[in-house]
Amino acid sequence: MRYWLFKTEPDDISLDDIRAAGKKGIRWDGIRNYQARNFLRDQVRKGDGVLIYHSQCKQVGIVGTARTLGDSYPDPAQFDPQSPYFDPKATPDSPRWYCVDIAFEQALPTTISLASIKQDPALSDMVLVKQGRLSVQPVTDAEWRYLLS
DNA sequence: GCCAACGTTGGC
DNA sequence: GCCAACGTTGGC
Repeated sequence: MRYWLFKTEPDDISLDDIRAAGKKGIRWDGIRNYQARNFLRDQVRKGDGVLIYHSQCKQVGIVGTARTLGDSYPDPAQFDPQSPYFDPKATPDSPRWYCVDIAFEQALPTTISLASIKQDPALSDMVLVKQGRLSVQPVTDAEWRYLLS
């Protein structure tokens, strides 16, 4: 059981969209960054906890949590020529990109802003603080508990 | 098997 | 919309 932080642009998929999908959840796909892919492919498994983070918007920060519904699996969009996520170099025998299904768990009463996370000494080791531009990243047990308390 | 070039990301 | 950081790619 691991914990993660997933970034999303709310104009694309927001926490409300995840909530609206209900128990069957939504497919978290379209990840086309290798570092994020590696975490997704190698370590994201059923039942992991996910912090949902809104990026590229007015209020950047953590807005809620979700839960993975299964292990990660090859992203079908990479094989679909009609999809914007199509990758001609990917084959079913040798998939390049991965995705996972997640379901809404809770909305936080207030957004935990990136600015406040950066200011908090207890969170100074978060990947979010130490490395930007990573849309799937690990969160420690301690960070998870601290952020949700 | 080195390493420059590339594509993606995301705060500002 | 700039541009810095990252992992991968591919020519040599």
